[in-house]
Amino acid sequence: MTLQVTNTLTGEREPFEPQDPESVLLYYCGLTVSDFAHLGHARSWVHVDVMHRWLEHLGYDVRHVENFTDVNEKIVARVGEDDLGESESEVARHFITEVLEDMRSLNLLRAEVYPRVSEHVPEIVDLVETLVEKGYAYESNGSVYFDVTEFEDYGKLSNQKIEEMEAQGEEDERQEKRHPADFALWKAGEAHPDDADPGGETWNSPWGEGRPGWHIECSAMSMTHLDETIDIHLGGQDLVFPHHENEIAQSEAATGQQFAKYWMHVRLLETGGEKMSSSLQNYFTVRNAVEEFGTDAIRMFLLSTAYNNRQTYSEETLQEAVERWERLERGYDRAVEAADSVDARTKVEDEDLRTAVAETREEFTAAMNDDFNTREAITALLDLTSAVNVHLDERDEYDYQALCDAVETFEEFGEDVLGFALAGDAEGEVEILGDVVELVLNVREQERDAGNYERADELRDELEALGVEVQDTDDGPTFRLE
RNA sequence: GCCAAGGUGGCAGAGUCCGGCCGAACGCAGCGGCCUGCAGAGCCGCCUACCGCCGGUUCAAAUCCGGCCCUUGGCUCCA
Repeated sequence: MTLQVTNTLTGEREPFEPQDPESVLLYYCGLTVSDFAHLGHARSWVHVDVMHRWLEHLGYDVRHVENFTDVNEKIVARVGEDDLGESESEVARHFITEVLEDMRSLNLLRAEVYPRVSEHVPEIVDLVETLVEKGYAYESNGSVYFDVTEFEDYGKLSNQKIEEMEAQGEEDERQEKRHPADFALWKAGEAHPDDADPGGETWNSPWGEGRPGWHIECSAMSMTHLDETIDIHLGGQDLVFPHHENEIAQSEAATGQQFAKYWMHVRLLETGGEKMSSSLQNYFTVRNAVEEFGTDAIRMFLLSTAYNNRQTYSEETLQEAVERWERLERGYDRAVEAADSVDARTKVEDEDLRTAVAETREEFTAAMNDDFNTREAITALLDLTSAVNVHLDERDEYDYQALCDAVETFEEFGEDVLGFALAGDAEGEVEILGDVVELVLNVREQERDAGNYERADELRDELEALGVEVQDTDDGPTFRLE
C-alpha cells in the first residue's frame, strides 16, 4: 500500500515517489505577515502539518521549508499604526512573532527553516539576472518583467491560455510591459513615487533601487534552502494562479529543471455566504478560535474534512468538532484507565476488541495513504473508541493486551500523526490540581453516603463551574479537567 | 467571460479515481430504552437517505457515459 497524492499539475491522483526514496523536500508558501493569522490559515497549516507527520510516519526524512513574506505593500501600509513599528521590517517582525505563537498554539511541527524575503534579496537578484541573461526577462524603466510568451509551458498549472488571461499587476505598470500577462520580477523603487510609501524598503540592484517582485521570492528561497527540483510544493488553492504559475515559469526558465514534482493545494475555508468582513475577522483569528475551543477541537474541526474538499465554517460545525474530539479523548482515557486497572497476567481475550484494533490500524493507514483522507482516518479512530466503550461496558473482565494495543494505536495515530494531545499535559500543576479535586470528591462522597444529595449536587455544580467535569460511576466518581 | 470544485438523511460529511462488502460510514442535534439517587458519560434502538433531474451502458451504478438544472470557490495582495 503506497501513498497516493492528487497533483494539481496533472489534475490526477498519482503514486508518491520522491526523488530520493529516503527523504522528501517540501516547500510551503507561508504568510504575508501583515496581520494576525485566521482560521483559514490554520486550515492549511494543520493539513500540511498532518501531511508532514504522515510522511515521517512512513519513514521519510522530511525537510520542510516555510517562508514568511516580509516585503509587501500591505505591510508597508501598516507602518506607524498603533505600536506595530516604524518601518516595514519592524511591522513584519512584530507579526512574525505573533504568527509563530499561533503556529505553536496549533501544535504544528516546526519547519526546518522559516526563510524571509528580506534576507534573500541577493539570491533573488541573481535569479532575475539569470532570467534576463537567458532572454526570459527584460528590463523596462528600472523594473524587470518576465516575458510569458518566452516560456512555452506558461499556464500549465492553472490550465489557462495566455491569450485568455487578464492583465496582471497595477494599471501604471502595464505601460512598461510587452505582454499584459507579463509579471514583475523586480520593481523599480523610485520610478513609481505613488507606490513608494515611506517606510517601504528598497535594495540596490543592477537595475537601480527597487524591490523584489511578488513571486520570485519563493523560487529563490525554495532553491536556496532545498534544491532546484523539490518533491512537494504546497499552498492554498488561491495561490494556483498567478503565484504558483509564475513560480513555475521563472524557476523552470532559469534552471531548465522541473521546479516541483507534486503541487498540492489546500482548498480555502469558506464562510457560508457571509464574506469575511473586517468586523468578523477578529472572531476568525487563530488566537480567538484556540482560546474559545481549544487546540484539539480546532484540529478536529479542520481535519474532519479532507484538505482538498470544501469546508464551511459555522458555529455548529465547530461545536460538532468539540463533541467529536471529546468523544475520542474520553475513549482514550477510558482505555488507559482500564488497562492500568488490570493485572497484566490476565488471560482474558476479547476477539471483538482485538479485531477492532487491527481494523483501525488498517483503515487509518489506508485512509492516510489515499491522498491524506483525514476524515476517514478520524473515523477509524472513532470506531476504535466505540469498540473500547463496548468492551468496557459489556465485559466484567478486561482484555489487558487488547487494551494496551488500543492505547498504543490511539497514541501512534491520534497523537503522532493527527497531532492531538490525547495524553494531555500531565505536568506538576495538573497533578496537584487533580489531587485537590480528589479531595473535594471525597467530601462529596461522604455527603452522598449520608444521603445529603443536595449538598453533593452543589459541590458537583461548583466544580463544573471551575472546569471540572464530574462523573459518577459504579467504581466511584471520576473527573475530567476541561 | 475564463479556470476549478460540487449537488448524498434535520445538520455536517465519507464513499465516486479502480461499478458489486453502499439494504450508504463516522459524528452532531432530536426521540425512546438500559444504566443511575439525579445528572453526565457510555451502551442499544429510532428519526434516516428513491445518493440534483432525465436518459444510456451493465447481470449489477451514489459510483461509468450523454444531456439538463442548480450551487460554490478562484481569476487583484491573499493559506
